Amino acid sequence: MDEAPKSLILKGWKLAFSSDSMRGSGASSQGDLTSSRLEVAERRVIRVAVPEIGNPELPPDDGHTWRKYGQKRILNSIFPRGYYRCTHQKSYQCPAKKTVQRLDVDPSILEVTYINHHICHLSSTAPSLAPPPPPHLLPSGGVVVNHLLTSAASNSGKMWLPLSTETGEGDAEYGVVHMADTMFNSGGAAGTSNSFMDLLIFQANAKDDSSVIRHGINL
DNA sequence: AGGATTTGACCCTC
DNA sequence: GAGGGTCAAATCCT
Repeated sequence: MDEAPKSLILKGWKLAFSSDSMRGSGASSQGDLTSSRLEVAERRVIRVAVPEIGNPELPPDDGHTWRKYGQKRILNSIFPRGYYRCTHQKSYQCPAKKTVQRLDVDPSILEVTYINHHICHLSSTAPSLAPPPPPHLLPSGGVVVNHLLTSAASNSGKMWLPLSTETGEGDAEYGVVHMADTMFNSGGAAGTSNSFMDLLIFQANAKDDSSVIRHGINL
C-alpha cells in the first residue's frame, strides 16, 4: 500500500476500491473464507458511507438484485453481518455473493464484501444486465457525477436510487456501487489494474465531509 | 400466491 | 470449542 487509493468522487459519494480482504473490520481470524462453501471465492471489499436518509443498514444498489439469506453477529463487531446472494443464483447459477457489515470503528461506514462475479448478466437470457460505466466515470483521478443516492425507505424496496437527477443525464441511472461492481466484473476494464484498487464510498454531502475523507485515506 | 426477509439451527474450518 | 457461513422454516410484504 505504497500508493494512495484510486478514488472517484461522485456527487454525494466518494469511492475507493480495495482488493484487500477483511481489513479494518472485526472479522480477521478466520476471515479468508477458503472454506469449501466459498470455494475459489474472489473477494473485493468496498466501504460505503451509510446514507443519512433511509435505512443505514441497507447496502447500496450495485445494479444487481440481491437476496438476503442470512445475518449473523460477528465476534468483536458491534453490528451484525448480512449475507446476500444474487437473486439469480438459482436461475443462472450465478455465484455472486456479498456480505454487508457496518464498521464498529466507524458506524457511518458500511463494508461490503463482494464474493465472486456475477455471471447472470453474461447470459443472454439473464434479466439483469449490467452495462459498462460511462467513460467519464472511470477512475482517472477523480470525477464528479451529478447524482446522489438514497435508500428507498420501502421495506421491500431495499435498493438505493438516484436522488438527484437535476441534469437529467443518462448516467443518473447508475448506482454508485453498480459502477463499482461493473468495474470489478469487467476485470480492470475501468482503466486501472484491479489488483490494488481501493473502493470507498462516502457521502460527500455529509456536514463532516472532511472527516469522512480522512476515513477514506486511513482505512 | 409468490417472492423476499427474518432468524435459529446446523455445518464446516481453524 | 469458537466463530463464520449457509440452510430452511416461519413470517411478512406486494
